[in-house]
Amino acid sequence: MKRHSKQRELIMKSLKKLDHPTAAEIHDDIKLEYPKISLGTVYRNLSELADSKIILRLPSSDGADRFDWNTDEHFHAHCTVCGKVFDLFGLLPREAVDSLDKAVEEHTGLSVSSREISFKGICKDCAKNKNFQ
Amino acid sequence: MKRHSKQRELIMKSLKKLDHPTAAEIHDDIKLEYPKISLGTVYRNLSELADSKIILRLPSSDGADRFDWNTDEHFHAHCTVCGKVFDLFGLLPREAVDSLDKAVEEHTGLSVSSREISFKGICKDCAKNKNFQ
DNA sequence: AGTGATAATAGGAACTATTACTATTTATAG
DNA sequence: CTATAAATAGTAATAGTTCCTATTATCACT
Repeated sequence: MKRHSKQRELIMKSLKKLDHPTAAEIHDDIKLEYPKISLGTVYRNLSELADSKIILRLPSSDGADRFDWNTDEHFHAHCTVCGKVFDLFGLLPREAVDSLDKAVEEHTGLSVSSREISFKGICKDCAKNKNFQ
Repeated sequence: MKRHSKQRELIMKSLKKLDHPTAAEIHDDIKLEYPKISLGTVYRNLSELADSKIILRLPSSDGADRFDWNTDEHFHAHCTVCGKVFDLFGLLPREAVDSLDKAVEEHTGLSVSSREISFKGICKDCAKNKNFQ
């Protein structure tokens, strides 16, 4: 990531527009105005941006990973039916997270570099539309 | 899961023996004494057992999912280098988890059915052996 | 502006974890 | 013992992601 590229610029723009999109969703969106962008380019840029902590990767156990342009400390809730992601700011104060990290390091000897704190359930819309079972 | 099977019995035995194994690790282990077991059978049984809450699925963002025979409420720390999983009992008391769920439901309208609270870092052994970078 | 070094891309092949399919085997109720 | 249908083995198929390579684009230095 030493050089600028039109593609990376479009990826950042799309990421901010789309609300926790997947790589494929970003790719589809960009193709509308720049049809020759490659899916591999989207994946590579998202991974590099996440590695550089410029964006956040939201790992998903079932479907595809999603991405978040907002790197302020916050957690997420995932709808298991439609995949939508909800932001949770200020749920766990910073001091609480720090003390959890410390407890983990004492119990396991593992030096914590990141946490994965997310909630799963069925969102209001999916519950209303009975999009499940 | 209405009928007993030799294969499911071996899967449970291997799961308890192996310390948070993946489906492939269980398959490899069982093949030693029962070579004709199919990997599909291992996956199907693990999924059914997890759906029935008899065992726990530990989703992994990078590699393969791991499984835990102990369904008591506890969280996990994952070494990002070797994949080893450490148990964390009593880190977050039940009441804390319940109140987090409640806060999430109030903020998002999503009805929480499960949480994913795990920590990532480099374990003592990998740090010592410099198995990284 | 021109040029050389090399970073980044497009497009497709390859890979990994997992699920689906189907003919065969096996468990178990009666 | 036998009929029914659950479970399996083996393989094909799928989804998400990474890898590979020839080509294109960026940018530091003229």
